[in-house]
Amino acid sequence: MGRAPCCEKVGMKKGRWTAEEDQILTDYIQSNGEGSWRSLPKNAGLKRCGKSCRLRWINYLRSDLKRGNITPQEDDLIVKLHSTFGSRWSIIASNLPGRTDNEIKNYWNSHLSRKLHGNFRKPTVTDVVENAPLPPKRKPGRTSRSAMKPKFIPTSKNPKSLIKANKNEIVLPTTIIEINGDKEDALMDLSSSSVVSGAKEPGLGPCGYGDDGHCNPSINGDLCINDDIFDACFLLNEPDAVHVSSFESNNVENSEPYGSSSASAGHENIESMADDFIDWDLVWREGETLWDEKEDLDSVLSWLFQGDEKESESRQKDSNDFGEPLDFEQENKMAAWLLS
DNA sequence: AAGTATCTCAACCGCTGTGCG
DNA sequence: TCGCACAGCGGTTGAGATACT
Repeated sequence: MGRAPCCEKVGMKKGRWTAEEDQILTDYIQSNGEGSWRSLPKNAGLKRCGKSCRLRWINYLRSDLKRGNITPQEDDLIVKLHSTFGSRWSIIASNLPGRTDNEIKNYWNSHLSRKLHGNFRKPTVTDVVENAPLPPKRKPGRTSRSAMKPKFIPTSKNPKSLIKANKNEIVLPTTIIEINGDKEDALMDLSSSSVVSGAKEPGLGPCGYGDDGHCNPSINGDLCINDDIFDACFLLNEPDAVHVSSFESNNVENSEPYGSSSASAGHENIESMADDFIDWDLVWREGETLWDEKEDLDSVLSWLFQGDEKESESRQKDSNDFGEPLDFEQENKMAAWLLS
């Protein structure tokens, strides 16, 4: 039996929305709130699919939307974000207040992609991206962070064995990446970064699993790596330089990368991993209450693009798991490496 | 002025993960 | 454990607007 359509197609209106329909939808949502999109058209008296109502509201009718042209600052930010996150329009949009993913996607397709393909521009990160092997494409569908509440986590003894996570626990698998064969530098660069480790909260940052399978920074110095930053690693023009050593920190040399179908002792080439496709959204699992996606992403962005001096100062006082001061010169090198 | 090409962007489509019975 | 409904995502379409010949 095939799946039922999202709404009854017969009798449903399609195409442009009229001002009257907009008013009906706006009035209904202001009275009843968002949600229950499937039943909304019937309750509101609209001959529209629930999906269509949702899209119309989110992309056009919401009061917090910013109208007008994309500013040069926004333009610049979109380019930078796209170079890091690719076509993850919802992530990009979340950092442009008042802009929707659809709007940004359209803007990119109609303005920026063409602009960046012209002959007059300076080389950008996009050049690097285009010359590099394609990163594994994000699978379509609903995979937003907020929707990806952690449900199960691997145990330390067996990563394939899953136990249920508590709501307020930080749950991060461990991945080590090796850059140009220099694991130590890579670890230092990445683990010292709040971008990668999300070290704004106690318990985040260089970490490992305790016997209970939960993140425990005291166990070892391995790092937690943001999947999006890892995605960015795929965008390098020297993909062979990046290797994944391990998923499970307790047995670095002999365990296999998370999501890889083939067991691999030691290093796994990034390109073969791309063939297997690893959904890094799933690799990155966060606790519900301690982790603030927006806040963390803001941290990522300030670090990558603006250089948040205040945060940098506060982190200057930080130290790694071994009590050594963090090396921010190397962190800056990492930023330059990602953006160059 | 008319015909054609190109561009823009609102809306649609198909797919997938989550939640729940 | 399974199957369904729902929500949300990225990709694509196509009507209307604008530019060009």
